[in-house]
Amino acid sequence: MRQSELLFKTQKTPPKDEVAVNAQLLIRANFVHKLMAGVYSYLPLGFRVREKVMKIIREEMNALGAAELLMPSLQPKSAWDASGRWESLQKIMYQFQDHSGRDVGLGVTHEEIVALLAQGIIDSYADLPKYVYQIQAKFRDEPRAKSGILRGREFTMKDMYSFHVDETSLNDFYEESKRAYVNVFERCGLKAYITEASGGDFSKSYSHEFMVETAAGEDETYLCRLCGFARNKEIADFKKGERCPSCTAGVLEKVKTVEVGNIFKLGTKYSEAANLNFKDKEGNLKPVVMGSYGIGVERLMGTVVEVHHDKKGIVWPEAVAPFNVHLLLLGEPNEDLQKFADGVYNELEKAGIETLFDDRKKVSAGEKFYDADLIGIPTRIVVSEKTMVQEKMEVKKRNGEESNLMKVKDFVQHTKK
RNA sequence: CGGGUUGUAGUACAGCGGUAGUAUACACCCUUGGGGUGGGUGCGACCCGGGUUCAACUCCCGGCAGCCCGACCA
Repeated sequence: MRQSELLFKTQKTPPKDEVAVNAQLLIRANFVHKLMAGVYSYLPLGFRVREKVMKIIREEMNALGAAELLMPSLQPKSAWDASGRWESLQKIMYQFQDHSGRDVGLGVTHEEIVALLAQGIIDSYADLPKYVYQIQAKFRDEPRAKSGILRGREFTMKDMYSFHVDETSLNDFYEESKRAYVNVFERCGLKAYITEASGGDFSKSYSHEFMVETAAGEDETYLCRLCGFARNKEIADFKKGERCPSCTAGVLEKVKTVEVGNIFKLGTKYSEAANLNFKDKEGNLKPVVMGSYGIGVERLMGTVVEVHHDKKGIVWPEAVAPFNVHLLLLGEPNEDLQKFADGVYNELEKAGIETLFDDRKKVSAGEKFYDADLIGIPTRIVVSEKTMVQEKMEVKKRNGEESNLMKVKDFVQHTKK
């Protein structure tokens, strides 16, 4: 993509009322635009990152055997009556009346809705297990939206739901989902620790949270770096410096973390409420056993920024970067140089290397360098009069110091390996 | 929802009871051309409502909004 065609303008100074690093950098670098507290537009660069994150999530969920679907955000109160959560979620759910006075709300989560729809489909043990997921906007009237895109009022969530004949089946899938989740976070460049947590409003039994260590986190977690044992401060009362109860060799630290994912064993709470039953082999009617599994897409994206940045800007991990290569054309190009740069751009694109081409006119070299560092695309390529005379280009990693002169063909070949 | 804090141009800051200024961004001209080149000209703003006052962006009261701390967090 040509930068001159992008809806794009970086800011030198961060907005004064944003303290969160993710918000400062994402706004300055023109990835997002804030409409109100906790509600953001995703501009072309941010949109691409969000798409990359969702692609990774999709691949991992699909690998689990889950099928993607889409449920509505707009929901009638009646769908929530059986579970009783219309009342218990009143403070956090946007609830209002439509023109005819009917109570409707915007979805905060979809256990009720998915149970209702499965109720019409799942009849027999032979229909189980089943796993479905969606990636969809959720609305929560957060009492305090904060930390940039880490805690929004409108945000995108991947929520997956599993249906089983019994606890054993649920437990098996639950463990598989843990691995899939860790994969997702790892592919996004994050090390996630799995912690036990309370089930909250969801279920009586416990749940697990996926925690990423960063100073921007709003949770506190006891962590053993030796074996990876982690426990949410909510449910554990350790002391700093205490021995790890898991490996007994490490020492517990209390660290700030962001919860990037959360999985729950729901049991039969929602299936019973929705009359979601199945016939077992003996013909007995039994409630379906359920699990639910969530990842906050924008929160994940914001956490990546919190973890991967330096003084100059964002340093995107390759897998979630908006582009693979940032191609800078320096100087006011004459016809030859323009042709040379266009050629490089076309070759990169042809090779399937996603390239942002800074072809802006009347923008100084320094400004392009600063912008490139701020935006944080992993590989920077410079072409100018200097490099053209050798028919080469200058390649530098965002997270590295040295740069190499090479020909496009060599770069393409090297990259494809 | 409690506590704190801030609302002035797209962004960041200054300022004053009487004509609102700087930087940056933006437009134009000249200059420069590998780490935000320098200069000139121009465009652009006092959150809303009430009160006090001859006069309010400024003082007072009330809203609203942003941010931070806490509570909350499916």
